[in-house]
Amino acid sequence: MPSPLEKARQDPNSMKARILASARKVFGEYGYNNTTTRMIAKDVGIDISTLYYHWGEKQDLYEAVLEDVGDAIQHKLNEIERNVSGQSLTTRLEIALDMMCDYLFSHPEVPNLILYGYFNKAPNGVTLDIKMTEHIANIAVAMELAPNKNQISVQARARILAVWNTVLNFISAENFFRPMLETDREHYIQVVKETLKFILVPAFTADK
Amino acid sequence: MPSPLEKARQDPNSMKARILASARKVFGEYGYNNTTTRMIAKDVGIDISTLYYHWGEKQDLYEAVLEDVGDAIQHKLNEIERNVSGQSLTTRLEIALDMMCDYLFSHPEVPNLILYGYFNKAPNGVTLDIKMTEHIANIAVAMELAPNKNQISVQARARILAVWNTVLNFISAENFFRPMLETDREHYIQVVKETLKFILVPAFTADK
DNA sequence: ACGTGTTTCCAACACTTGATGGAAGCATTT
DNA sequence: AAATGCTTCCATCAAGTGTTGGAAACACGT
Repeated sequence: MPSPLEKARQDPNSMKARILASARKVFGEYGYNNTTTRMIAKDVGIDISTLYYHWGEKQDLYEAVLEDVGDAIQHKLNEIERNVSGQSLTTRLEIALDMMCDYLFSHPEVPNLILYGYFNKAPNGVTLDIKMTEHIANIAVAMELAPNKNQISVQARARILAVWNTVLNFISAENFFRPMLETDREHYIQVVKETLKFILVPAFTADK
Repeated sequence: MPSPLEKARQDPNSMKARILASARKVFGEYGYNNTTTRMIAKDVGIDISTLYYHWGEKQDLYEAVLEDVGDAIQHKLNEIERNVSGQSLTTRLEIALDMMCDYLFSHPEVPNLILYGYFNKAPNGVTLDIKMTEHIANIAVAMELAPNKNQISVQARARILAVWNTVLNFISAENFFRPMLETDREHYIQVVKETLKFILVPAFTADK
């Protein structure tokens, strides 16, 4: 029995899938509490009842979006892992950073949704919670910072969290940070990558 | 002619001041959109009309809170600057970090409000925007990373932003991060400081 | 052409929210 | 005691929200 989310992915033109795509976009821009079901319906170009017919409660739709985003990240992490295998630690880190930044900068709703998940007292973030722990572990193993998923030191986890969050913040708060750095978008991306590499490399190569 | 905010500070027991304090607390916990004027009034223990009588629109009250918090940060930065003057760069950084962490961990509404300011599409964050640029410049000068406020390289600003944000995130998202690190509060603070120092020191001592 | 099951929309409901008008309470001066 | 000005509260409004019932439109096998 396929979940609603799986069903929506089977046909990207289905109403279910179109609603999910709009929901991801709008939730990603305004957050859960500042998004109304009417806004999403309008973005799809349908009546609000049609939305409820397909997805039920607002919260259910939101959770589907979070799951969708979580899967997308996992997918990207896997892709990165394939690309960096065999390289030296420093090279791995740099490639990983580059790829992740490019992905997130072109899908800004992803970091937005994750950060909204942290801070808002919004509906239970259980789903996201589990995923995050999972992602952190995956990053650690992919970067060979730990022998396996169950043996990651608190310090290593904290450093991954720190870097991961710095990435998310730079992207989500671009509209806020960019004026402060007085750069255009292209240069901003450059500076962000540079800054991250600067922080990242010592953080993970120092005591190895 | 004193501003409403100044007026409220003159007597901390005045109704204006009590409302401001509650507003800071509640806005800091739930963010602008998730806070109702009724919640604040209830926290003070007064009727909602009394709140409107003293502060007018919700947005005005919010802006007063942001200004209040901005001033508090500036005050803390000044205190830190006095404490670190004369020390070596590394010592300055470590002391600054320690003091700022202690302050923010015991006033979690401060990082919350700042981060809400970044991410929410809420009312114009102009006030906060100006303050932030100012704070970054002050940090740079206090840490002697730049000769004066008007000559801070983009790279230096980006690094300060990165570290500053990492601090805010670790504190605001404590409820989210701490389970992932499986530590108690005391140990969490320790790990955060340690991680920050680890990131901070190379970030500001490497190319000086 | 007809029936059946699915999909879409219109209209409405109950509730919350920001905001206000006006009456009552309180303090101070005359 | 009366008058005045400030403060507080009750009752209410208008707009917006999540959600639903039911009627129309549609697709499609018979």
